[in-house]
Amino acid sequence: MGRPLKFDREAALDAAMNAFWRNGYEACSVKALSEMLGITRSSFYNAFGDRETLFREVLARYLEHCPDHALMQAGTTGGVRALITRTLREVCRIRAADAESRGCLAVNSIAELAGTDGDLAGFLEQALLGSLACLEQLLRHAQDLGEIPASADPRALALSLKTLLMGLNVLSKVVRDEDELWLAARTSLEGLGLLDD
Amino acid sequence: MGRPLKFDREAALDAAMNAFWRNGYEACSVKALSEMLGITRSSFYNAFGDRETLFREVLARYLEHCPDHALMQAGTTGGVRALITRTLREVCRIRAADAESRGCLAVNSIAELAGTDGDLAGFLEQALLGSLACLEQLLRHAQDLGEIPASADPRALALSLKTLLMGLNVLSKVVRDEDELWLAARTSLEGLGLLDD
DNA sequence: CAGATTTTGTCCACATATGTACATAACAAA
DNA sequence: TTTGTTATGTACATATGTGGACAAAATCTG
Repeated sequence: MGRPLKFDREAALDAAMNAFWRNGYEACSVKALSEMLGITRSSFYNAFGDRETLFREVLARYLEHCPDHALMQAGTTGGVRALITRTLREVCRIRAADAESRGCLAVNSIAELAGTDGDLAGFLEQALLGSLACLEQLLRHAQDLGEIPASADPRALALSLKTLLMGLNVLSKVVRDEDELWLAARTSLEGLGLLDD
Repeated sequence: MGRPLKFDREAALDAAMNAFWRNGYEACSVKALSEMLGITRSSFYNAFGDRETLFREVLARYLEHCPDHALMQAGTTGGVRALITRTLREVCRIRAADAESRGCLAVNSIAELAGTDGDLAGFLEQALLGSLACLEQLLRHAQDLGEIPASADPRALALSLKTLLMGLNVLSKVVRDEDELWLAARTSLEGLGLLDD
C-alpha cells in the first residue's frame, strides 16, 4: 500500500553499483547518484536510507555476482583445484572483457576505504577476513580429498590465493590483455600447486 | 628573489603525501589540504599549481621511498632472488608496522584512479607498466646469472611477482600481522622459485 | 631608497553537498 | 469516498568546494 515507487529499485541498484564501481565510493555523491537514477535526493534518502546503507546493499549484490564467488560456496562438484583454476580463468576473462577497466568493486573498495575510521571500513575488512576463512576451509577440504599434499599449510595457501586474486584484480585495471592476466594467474597457481591442467 | 615561502615546502609535501595516502586522492580537497598545511588556498595554488600537479610530485616522492623501490634499480649486489626475498620481507615489515593501515600509496591510487578518463589514470598506468618492465629485466638478468632456470618465462614471473606485490599491499590493509603477511609472501615466492632461503 | 618579484590574505561568484521539514501526490483498503 | 500509507517535490539551513581577481606584504637587486 502507499504510493508506489516511480522508479525500478533493482535497476537503480545496478546503476548505483556501476557508478561506485567506475568511480569509487567517495566520488559518488548523493546528488550525482540521484541524478543518475533520475530521482530527487528526497526520493533517494527515502528509498535507500543514506549513501552508506545503499553501498552496503550494492556490495552484497555485487558479491553474489562476483566471478570468485564460486570459491566461497560450500558445495563443490568436481575437484577443488579444478574449481580454483576455472574460477581464476573466469576472473581473467571477465576483467579483460570489461571495456571500462573497473577491476573488482570489492577490491577497489578495500583499497579505498580499509584503514579508514568509518563503519564501511570494518564491514569491508570483515568481508575479506570471511572470504579468507572460506578459502582456508576449501583448501582443507582439498587436503582431505588428497588433492593437495597433507604437508601443505591451508592457511598459507589461502593467504596466497587471496593475495593472488586481489593482485590480479588490481593488475587487470592496467594490463588489459586476457592472455597476460591468465599468464600471471596460471604461473602463480602452478607455483602454489593449485593449478589443474 | 621575491617574497619567501612562509612554510616548509618539503614538510608540506610530506604532509600532503600522508593525506593522500590515508584518505585517497579524491577525498583530499584543496581546501582540506590547505588547512592541513596551515596555508590559504591562495598560497596552495601559488606553490603547487593545482591538486593534480601536487599529487604527481607527491607520488614521485613516494616511489623513491617505497619499500619495493629496490627492485626497480638497475645495479644489484648479491643475488636477484636474495634481493627479491629481502624486499618482500621488508614490505611485510613496513606495512604491518604502519599503525594506520595505509597500504601502498601507488597501489591504492591505481585501484582508485586507473580506468578513469583523467590524466592521472594514464600516469599511474604508465608507472605500473614501467615497473613491470623493470621486473622482467631483473628476472632476465637472474636467468643470465643462472639463478633461475633457463626454461623459466621472465615475463610470466614478472607478471606474477607484480601481482603478488600489489595483492600483498592490499592484503596488508586488513591482515595486520607481519607473520601472516610474510606467510603469504613467502609461500607465493617459493612457488615461483624466487625465494632465497 | 626605488623598482622588480613573488607570496599572502581577502573577497567574490558560483557550484556542490548533506540532511531535514513539510505540503502535496498517488495509491490501497475499508 | 474517506482514511491510511508511502513517495515525491520544493524549500531551508548550513557547510564545503573551486578558481580567479586584486591589493598588501615581504624580500632581493640596482
